Amino acid sequence: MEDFGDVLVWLAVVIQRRYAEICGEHDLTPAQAQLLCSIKDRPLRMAELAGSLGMAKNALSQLVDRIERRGLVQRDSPEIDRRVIVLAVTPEGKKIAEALYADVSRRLPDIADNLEPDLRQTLRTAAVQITNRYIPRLADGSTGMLTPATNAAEKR
Amino acid sequence: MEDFGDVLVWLAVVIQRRYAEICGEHDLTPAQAQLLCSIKDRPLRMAELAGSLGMAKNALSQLVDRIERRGLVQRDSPEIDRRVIVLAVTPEGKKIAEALYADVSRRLPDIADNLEPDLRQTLRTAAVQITNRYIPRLADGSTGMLTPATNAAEKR
DNA sequence: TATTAGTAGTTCATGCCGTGAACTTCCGCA
DNA sequence: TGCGGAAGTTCACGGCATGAACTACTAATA
Repeated sequence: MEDFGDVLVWLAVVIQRRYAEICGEHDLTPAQAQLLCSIKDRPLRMAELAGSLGMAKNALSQLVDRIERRGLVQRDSPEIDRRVIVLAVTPEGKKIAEALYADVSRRLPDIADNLEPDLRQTLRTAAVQITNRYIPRLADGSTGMLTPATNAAEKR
Repeated sequence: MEDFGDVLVWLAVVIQRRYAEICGEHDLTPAQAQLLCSIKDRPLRMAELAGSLGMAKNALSQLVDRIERRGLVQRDSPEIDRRVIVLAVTPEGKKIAEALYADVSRRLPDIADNLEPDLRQTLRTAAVQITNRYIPRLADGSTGMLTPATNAAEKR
């Protein structure tokens, strides 16, 4: 008779705890880890990144400050428009991002270890459908335009 | 071809965002909300609560400070052992906790709205199994003893 | 009984994270 | 030329978590 809403919250807690644990082993906080993984394969502008991570621009700016201070990330300003900042990983940052991502891939699904294989598979499907709906995904060859709809961080 | 680990993390993000949103409407942060709901039906000692929420005692102490300052919660010390603090909701706190809980129950599952009914049901089952494994649940007539195993906050 | 060890909880300093408000710099346009 | 808006930043503030040191109390020991 567990309530669905309640159990979803606790599920999120379990996932976040394990994620934070793995991030910690790579000396990263969850927020830093998500930022790093978001740009590990392609640089992004601050505004894109903010939309993609669902955070305000100013919060992102400060998050980038902290990661840049550690040399994992690099701000760059294109000639064409000097207002924008394009954020890219440094070689060091890329190494860490990839190690972390691989670790998350390998070890985070452990939480579903004791589930029946098909239950596990269905969980995966459900998770994919939900995230596809709520998380704005950048296509690989993205132009940088985000679909503003379905973004959880809209203002009222 | 979404990676399972990755998609689980984003699922957690979706859930937490929605949860934070609902909590915000009741003027609570997620941490405050979880604390309040943990004791809305039965008082708990600080140490139990810390174990139940998976946080350190000192963090809990400060969290309680903030909620107590708002009059939602009350510290009490039993005669039998003056060291322990039993935490209970005030009438006001209980009212808020119940309104919040009902709201979470009703509106958080919205994130799974567009799933097929049986997929939705399976998600529920999977979530229940995972949380049962990783979240130490206090039985209703609990003696206060937590099973120390499977607690994510153990020390090495 | 007096000492000691351990338990329950708190306090403090520090750092990360997010918010709202005000700000700078720069582009585009009239 | 000058103005509106876009992209980022800065600041002050509060919530949250951690490690280390601390108080108050109980329980075990001698």
